[in-house]
Amino acid sequence: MKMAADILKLLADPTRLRIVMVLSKKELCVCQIMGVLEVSQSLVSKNLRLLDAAGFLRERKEGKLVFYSLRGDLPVLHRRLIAVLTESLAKNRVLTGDLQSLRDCEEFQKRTGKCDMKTFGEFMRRNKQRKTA
Amino acid sequence: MKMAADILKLLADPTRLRIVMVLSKKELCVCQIMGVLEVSQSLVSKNLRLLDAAGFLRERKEGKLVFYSLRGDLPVLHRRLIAVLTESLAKNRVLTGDLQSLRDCEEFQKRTGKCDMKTFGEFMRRNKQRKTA
DNA sequence: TGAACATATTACCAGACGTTCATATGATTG
DNA sequence: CAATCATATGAACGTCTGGTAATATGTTCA
Repeated sequence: MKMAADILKLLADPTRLRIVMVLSKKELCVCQIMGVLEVSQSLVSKNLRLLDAAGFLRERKEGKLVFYSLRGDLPVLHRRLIAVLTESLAKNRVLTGDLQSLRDCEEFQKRTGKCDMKTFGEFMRRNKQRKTA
Repeated sequence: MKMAADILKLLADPTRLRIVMVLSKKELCVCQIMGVLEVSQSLVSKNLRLLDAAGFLRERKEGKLVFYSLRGDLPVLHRRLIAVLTESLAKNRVLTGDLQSLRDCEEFQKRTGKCDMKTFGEFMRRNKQRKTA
C-alpha cells in the first residue's frame, strides 16, 4: 500500500512527471533534459536520483555525460501508470511543448554536432524567445 | 499537467487510497469507513472532502447519515488509475484486510440492524482484538 | 598535473501536507 | 425546545517536499 502510494507520489510532481514522459520517448542526458524542460541542473539531477532510487531508470555513462532512460523491465504498476498517463496527457500543452522542444533539441544538436551545457543553454535561450514571441 | 499531478497526489496518500479502494466496492457512510479503516472520523471526513472536491465522489444523504460512493461517470484518467491500482493492490495486505473488514462490517451490521458510530466503534474494538489475537 | 566541464550533493527556506483536538453544523428524536 | 447523534470545519502541530544557490565529485583533455 505504502509502496504504491510512494510511486504515485513520485509521479505526482509536475517536474518528475515531465521527466518520465520525455524519457519514455528517448534516452537523454542531464543537460538535454535541462534544455527541454527549461529547469535548473540541480533540480533535474535531484529528481533523477529520486526516480532512480524508485527503480524507474537505467543509467548509462558516456564520458562526462550520463544518459538516462526508463528501465525496460519496469514493474507492472510502473508500466501501467506510465501508459495511462501518456495517453491522458497526449494533448496536454506542457507535455506537447516538451516533446516539441525535444524534437527541436535533437535537430539543434544534430546541426551543431554538440551535446554540452553551453549548447543547451543556447537552445534554451532561443526556445524562450520563440515562446514569448 | 498540474491537473494530472493533482489527481495522482490525491491517490498518493495511503488513507485516501484505502478510501477509494473500499468505495469502489460499495457505497459507504462515514461511520462505516471509520470502522473499516480504523481511523478517526475527522480524518475520514477531511479526506472525503478532498476526494469530493476533485470530483471522485457521489454524495447521498439519508437522515443523519451521508453515504459516499465513487461517481459512475468518472473522467477517463480517474477510472484508469483506479483500475490499475485495484489490480496491482489485489494481494496487498492492508487492502485485503480492509476488504475483509468491509465484509465483517456488513455482517455485523446485518446482525445488529444498526448503522451508527457506537455500532462501528464496537466493531472496531472487536476487530482490533481479532487482529492482535 | 590542472583547467574545464557535466553531474551529484549539501544546506537551507518557504510552503504544503497529514494528523489531531476541539468545536460547529445540521438533522433526528423525545 | 433540548438532547443526541453523524458529519463537517477550524486551529494548531510537526513533518515532509520542491526549489535554489553553493559546493563537491569525477571525468576529459590540454
